[in-house]
Amino acid sequence: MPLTARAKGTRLTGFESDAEAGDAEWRPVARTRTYELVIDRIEEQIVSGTLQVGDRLPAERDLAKMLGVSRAAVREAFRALEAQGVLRMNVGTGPDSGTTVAALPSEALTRLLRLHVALANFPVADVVRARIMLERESARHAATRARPDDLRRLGELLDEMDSPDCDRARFNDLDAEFHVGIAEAGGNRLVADMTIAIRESMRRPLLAAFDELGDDWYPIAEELRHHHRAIYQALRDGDADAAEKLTESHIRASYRHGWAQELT
Amino acid sequence: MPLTARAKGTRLTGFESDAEAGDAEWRPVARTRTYELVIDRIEEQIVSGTLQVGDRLPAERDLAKMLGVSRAAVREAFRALEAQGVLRMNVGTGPDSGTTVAALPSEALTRLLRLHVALANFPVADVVRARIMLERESARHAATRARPDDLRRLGELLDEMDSPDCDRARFNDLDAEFHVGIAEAGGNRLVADMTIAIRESMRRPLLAAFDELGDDWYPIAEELRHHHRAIYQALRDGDADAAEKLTESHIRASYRHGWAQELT
DNA sequence: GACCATTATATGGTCCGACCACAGCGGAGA
DNA sequence: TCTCCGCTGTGGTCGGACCATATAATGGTC
Repeated sequence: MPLTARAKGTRLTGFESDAEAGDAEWRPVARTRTYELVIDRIEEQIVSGTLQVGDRLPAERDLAKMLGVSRAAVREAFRALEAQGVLRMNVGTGPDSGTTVAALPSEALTRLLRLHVALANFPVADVVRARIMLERESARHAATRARPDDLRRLGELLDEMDSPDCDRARFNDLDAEFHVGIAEAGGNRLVADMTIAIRESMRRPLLAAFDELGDDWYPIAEELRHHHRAIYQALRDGDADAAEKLTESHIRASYRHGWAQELT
Repeated sequence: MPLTARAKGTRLTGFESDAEAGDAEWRPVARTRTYELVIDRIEEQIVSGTLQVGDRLPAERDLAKMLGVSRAAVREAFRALEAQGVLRMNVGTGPDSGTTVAALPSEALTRLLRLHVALANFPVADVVRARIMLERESARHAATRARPDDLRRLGELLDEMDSPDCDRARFNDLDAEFHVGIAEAGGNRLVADMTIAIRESMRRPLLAAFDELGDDWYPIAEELRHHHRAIYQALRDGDADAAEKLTESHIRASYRHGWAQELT
């Protein structure tokens, strides 16, 4: 059954509600865009289980023909779903080729969150508070659940941050990795993903703040390094309370320079 | 300056990481697609502040000509951004027409997070822990920041839950509204959005669990109602510690029936 | 001059058909 | 047997055309 969105001059309005009298909502609205119908069909297949994670969708040309729409409409639908991390698109003819249902939307989540923070839709204070909340939780669990491998990796990061040829950008990256590492060691995938997303979203603003510090940066970096060491030690000791507390004060300190006036 | 993505045979690989020896990751990856470059250009404009929320982007045809790409490439970039809630597209010639930078990203964020939670198959225990973490934070802030309007609304929800003609589905909806209301009263938009997304993602599973309870549901609902009243009172009293504590125990209780074995 | 229907214009929405680049497969040749 | 090269199928890109819509400009009518 082709996706005949409209026949010559007519339009699907999606307006069937038996509107009662009075000041009825006279907005049929919901302009139906073909590519959205395509999205609906695909989502149907996914929620019904016909399409499982990893499965291949028909080729664009085939699907277009099957649904009775143009290839462009199918492509735009794919794009929208890909942007949400639902689909993965690859060229070629191998087993990995074609368009498949994706398994890990984590990346999409971080991309989206980063963009929104960049749009300044969230006050920095809110973001910082969210970070504190997330990472306190992660630190608490990491203190009891971190495996030797996790700790070793964290230690390496700290060593690299001590290196003299670690500039601000590198420091920023390593700091992000350190915090993400703790989140992942905490063992809660969902919390870790949110942590990553938020830390990543602050990557650029944080670096900009570092750059603005000028020579004041060096003592501050030294302070942050000490914080990291203390947190690291708490994790090794399995001291959840200390890890939690140190993490909070460390994050607050990170933002004190640059956003002092915006934080309570 | 046209968006020359590639020159005859060469390819941007985005592969710069100095991979150490051993089992190095030998995947150059990151094929550069034109529409992604278009996205980059748009994001540049946004983060640099040239494009503010509500601003209009050039018309598709114009932007395509300006960037030296086809209109289809521009459209696919727009689609991806629209799917993320960054852009809004309208036809016509009025002040609202054209493609503009969207103002309300919350919806897109919750959509994506919900999808993320639904598709990623997180362990219930992880989701519950995340919920507790988020709502403790919200409850704590709501206790001190909730306005009379917020409290009144919460009270109305509780009254409706007491109504005899409040079945399980309605109860589930009202419960979700109650928790979302607290999150919004907390005043942190980002935390509230995450709370909404997670609570929404558990809507169906929770309802299914309620239905499975049979007649055991009635005493449990009574218990949950009491919890709500207690939390509500703590908020009115401005008792942050109590609100936090009660919220945690309430959420744990909600999941105890149905997922008892999966929670520690 | 005020009002209303008509036309103009600009926008996104859709479609078609073609070609390109890439990845794998298989057959032809060494 | 092994290697290489072309075939095939996939997404990626392009240009152009037309449609549907929403506002603005125009003009006619009273």
